[in-house]
Amino acid sequence: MQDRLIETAIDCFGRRGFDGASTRDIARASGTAMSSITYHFGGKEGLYLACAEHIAAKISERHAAALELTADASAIDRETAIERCLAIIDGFAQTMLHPDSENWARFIVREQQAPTEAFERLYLGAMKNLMEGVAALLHVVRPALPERERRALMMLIFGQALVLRAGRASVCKALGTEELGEAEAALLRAQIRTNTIAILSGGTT
Amino acid sequence: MQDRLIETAIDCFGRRGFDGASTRDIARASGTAMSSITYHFGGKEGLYLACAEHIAAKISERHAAALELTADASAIDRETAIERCLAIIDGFAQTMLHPDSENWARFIVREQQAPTEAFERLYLGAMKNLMEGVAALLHVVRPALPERERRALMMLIFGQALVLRAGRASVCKALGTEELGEAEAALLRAQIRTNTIAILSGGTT
DNA sequence: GTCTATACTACGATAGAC
DNA sequence: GTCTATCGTAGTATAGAC
Repeated sequence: MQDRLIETAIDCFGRRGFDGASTRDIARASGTAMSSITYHFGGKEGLYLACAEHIAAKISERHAAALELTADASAIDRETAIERCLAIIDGFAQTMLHPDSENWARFIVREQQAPTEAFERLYLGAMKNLMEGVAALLHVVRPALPERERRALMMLIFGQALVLRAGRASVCKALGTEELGEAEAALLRAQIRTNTIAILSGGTT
Repeated sequence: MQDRLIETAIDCFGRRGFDGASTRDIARASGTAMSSITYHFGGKEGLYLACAEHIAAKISERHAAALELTADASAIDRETAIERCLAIIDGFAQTMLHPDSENWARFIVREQQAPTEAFERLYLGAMKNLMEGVAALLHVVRPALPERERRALMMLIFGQALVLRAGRASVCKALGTEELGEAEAALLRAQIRTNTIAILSGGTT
């Protein structure tokens, strides 16, 4: 029942936010009583944190393959490093485009707006490793760029994929579509790849 | 008192979201009675929509100069069009970085996650003109690129600036800082400019 | 136009039966 | 481990005084 509650809660919290979602709704949708939440998680906040950890685990799982691409960064050449960066960014973009990711992606975007303890768990459990891995890859791609500039560069590249979720409504307006389907997804992913190549292939200095 | 309520409400809604903010709090912080909200706006939702329109007006004002840059797009050369795009993106990035923009930026990001009537008003009142203007500029920069690809390209460029607000917590983690101060802002804006030049200077075909 | 008082609903937490 | 019942609090809305 704990798992069932967490699954339902991620959906509710993702849709309506922490305050918008009610424990009664979550319990009802899970087919149990509200007091189960108190019993299993100690309360609404405990359930929320459990959701954050569950999401972190899911992301880690999904990005396990990507994470392997960041191993031995110092032992590969520039071409390979660029190719791996492109693969990781594309994976991230796919996640941002995937309907299944909608609820927990919204969960994370909300947390970024007003970080709580939950963000810390998301960061440590899922994001930190990936970000540090990409930073190491970029060190190979742009060895002469100062560390801070390189990290800024990294976040801006991620921003291209993030906008697909965080700015979804605007992206749809721009493309003149109601939602991002297969065709739009392919187009956006290809464009991200093109842009990222342009950004990374630039100054080798 | 209407203005006072709207100012306070934008702050509250930005911080805690629609459900998280309470009309009692908003009224108290505005130094008036809760029933004033009903009187002036018909209820919580009416106040929320009034906030959206107020924000749209503020943005329009702030981006008025940028909008002028998009005029006569068909009559300028490629170099000029690129320069204007860079100026507009930089202005947008500054907005995303500016502390004053924090609350209404959060307001908008929230709306994008789960668009309501308020997003429609924000889009029509503030975003549409700017986006269409930039699209026209990009038509000069990349005349051979298909329309849909060009619009995708535009949103991805905006994504670089959006991440500064929507992914703020992660950007801070990546840069190893608690908040984005003057130094970080300058660094990020410069990097966005560099990246955008790389993206736009690419295929002239 | 603004405030007070109040009605009604829904929330989260908790105690106790099973 | 799960449910029912209930408490106190806080939410929006509304009627009516000033």
